[in-house]
Amino acid sequence: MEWIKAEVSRRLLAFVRDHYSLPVESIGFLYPPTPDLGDLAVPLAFDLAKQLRKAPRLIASDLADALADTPGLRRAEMAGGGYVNLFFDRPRYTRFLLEELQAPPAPAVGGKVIVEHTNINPNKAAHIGHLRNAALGDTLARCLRFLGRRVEVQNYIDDTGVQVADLVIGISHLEKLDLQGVLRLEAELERQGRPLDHYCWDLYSRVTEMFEQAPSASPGEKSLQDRLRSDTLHAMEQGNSPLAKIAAHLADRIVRCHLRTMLRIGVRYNLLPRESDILAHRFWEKAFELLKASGKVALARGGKNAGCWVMDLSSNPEFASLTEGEKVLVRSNGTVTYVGKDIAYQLWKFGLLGSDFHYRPYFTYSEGEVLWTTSREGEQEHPPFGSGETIYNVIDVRQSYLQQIVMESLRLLGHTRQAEHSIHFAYEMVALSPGCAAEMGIPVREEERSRPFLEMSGRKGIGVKADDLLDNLVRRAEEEVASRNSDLSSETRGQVARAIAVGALRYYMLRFTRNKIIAFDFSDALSFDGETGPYVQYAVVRSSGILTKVAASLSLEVGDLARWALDGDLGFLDEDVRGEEWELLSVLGRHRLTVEQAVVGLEFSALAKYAFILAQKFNAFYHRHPVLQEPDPDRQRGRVLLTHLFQRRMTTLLDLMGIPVPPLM
RNA sequence: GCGCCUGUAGCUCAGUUGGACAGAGCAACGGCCUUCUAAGCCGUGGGCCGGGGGUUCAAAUCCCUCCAGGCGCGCCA
Repeated sequence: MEWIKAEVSRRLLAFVRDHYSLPVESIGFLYPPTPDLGDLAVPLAFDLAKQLRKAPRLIASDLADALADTPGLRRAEMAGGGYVNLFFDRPRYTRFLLEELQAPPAPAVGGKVIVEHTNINPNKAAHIGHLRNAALGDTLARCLRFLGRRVEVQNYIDDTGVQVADLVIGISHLEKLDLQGVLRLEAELERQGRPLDHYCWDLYSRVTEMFEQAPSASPGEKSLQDRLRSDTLHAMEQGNSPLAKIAAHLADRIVRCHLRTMLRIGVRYNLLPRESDILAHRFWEKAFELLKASGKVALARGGKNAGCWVMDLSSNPEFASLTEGEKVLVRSNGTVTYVGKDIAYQLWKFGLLGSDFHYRPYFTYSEGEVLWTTSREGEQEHPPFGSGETIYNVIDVRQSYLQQIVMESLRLLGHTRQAEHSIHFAYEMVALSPGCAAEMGIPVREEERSRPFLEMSGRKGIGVKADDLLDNLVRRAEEEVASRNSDLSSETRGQVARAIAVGALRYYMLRFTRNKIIAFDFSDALSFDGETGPYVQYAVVRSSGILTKVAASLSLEVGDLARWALDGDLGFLDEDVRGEEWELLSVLGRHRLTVEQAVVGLEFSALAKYAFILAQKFNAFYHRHPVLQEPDPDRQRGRVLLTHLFQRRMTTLLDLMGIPVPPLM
């Protein structure tokens, strides 16, 4: 459809220039409310009317005349208050769709794009909030690749932070285990079939409880929480201490749990940068030198932040709410803040730090693809990591402020281009609906009852674990599959059920616009009807079914059907002004534009919506226009072509969202 | 206090750079399985688009203001 737009734009721009001598830069298009009004509309006459002091209808009429005999158009006409409605040359358009589909993918162009997502603290199981993050980040990465970009996906592992320390406190103080004890615990959990990260989910919340119940410290004394934490963090810094070994071991095991969970929904990464290696490679010290040299970071002599190294942000009114317009990067006790480390990491991602990690292979995916992680030392051959041209940080909206500070620091260092190519992909959190909280037996305080949602809390163990939701989905899907296909092997049934579960989950995570809080609800998330992943999957499965049967009846391979179908005369498409066949074709043409707009706006709900509308159009076609029974050979070939186009396009589209297409449903 | 986000049908949500009569799903009600898979399709009902001003030929969309709710603004991460 893009080529038709380009041709129409060219003609209209030339006409406006020659006849009205008005400066118009580009032509806007929109879709008519109903297909019988046309396939595309131009509201240009409304814009010109004011300047020309002429009725929009008269202008639109002239514009329509100027479009006579445009290649790709059957006709153009004035309509409504002054629209120019365009009607496509349908056979030509359809053949073009097929060419577009068969074109080989263009080789990757441009600099590397880094997408950072998931970033779960390795101290507990992933929950549904993490699933939203991963689903968005993974979809972004897939779309960027589709659009011909080179993409590197990073999942940052904070293996030395407070959260891991708290877990270690649970192991050492509540469970009173040493490393040997941890290994025995793992063996026992393994025997019970209980994942380690699920166990840690509970233990972590017990630690929080212990801190809360500890008698409050007397003035001038550290609380139990502060004392245990600082002791543990200190011990973790000494790489050889028993607690450090426990921390490193648990973080590693839990990361592997997260990888497995994410693999269940088809999410993969290229690199796991680890905080411990950022420390080991002294990234912060290097970033600190750069920041000090810029003159924008200095030691605060007085005021509230006396004794801290602070970044001066007072020149930018965006940061007016910061105390004294400055942000602490190094505390008075010499330790680095979270933002400080983030700045160093962001500099590395752009290749601006002048330093790199060492790397080692961490995990091998089923097709032999290797997931790497950073390491302290080693000279192993590895792919180049970092040095991205554009960086997407997929982090929920609550971190917007800190992300702004990170980007501002790039600007202060003079890296204006990089600051502009640092993109915070912000999205709203996943919370629990009151009903969901009640179902899970989570105590809801009186003042929270009237709220539309309840925030999750990893610290308190309040939330729905990703694996549990997936298990639920698979179980439900299996029941549905079994009730429809009684003769399936349990292996096939499981395979189909897993595909449906992933489809339902990923669609659910994408269907809301990103700045909408998802108030998670089991009955919504477990639904397979209406606007859901399985609805869309079902449409593709049906289309594949038709193609298989047609191919069999013709003794052809499915792959040869398109060529066979092209021998037909597609003229019948022009006969009816509207109809399910043409509506489907019309929507199919919006595929690429939809992906592009989704990426530009970081709004993947538009992709989900598009897939749903496309599936609706196919279902309407399916019910009204039989393919196998169609007696007219041209129409039959046309419908086969249509079915083929839908099947291929939708499979690609679903893949962009990480939604698999099961062989049957 | 300052900043950001949200408010559209009973519920959950869409709504293109302002454009043609405000849409979808769920729920409710009524139909459709000797016809390529009924996880589907067709139909019915249901809305001062939070309130009020303004800009415009045209406002759910842009501006101002008010109301309601949420989230940020640490020497936490």
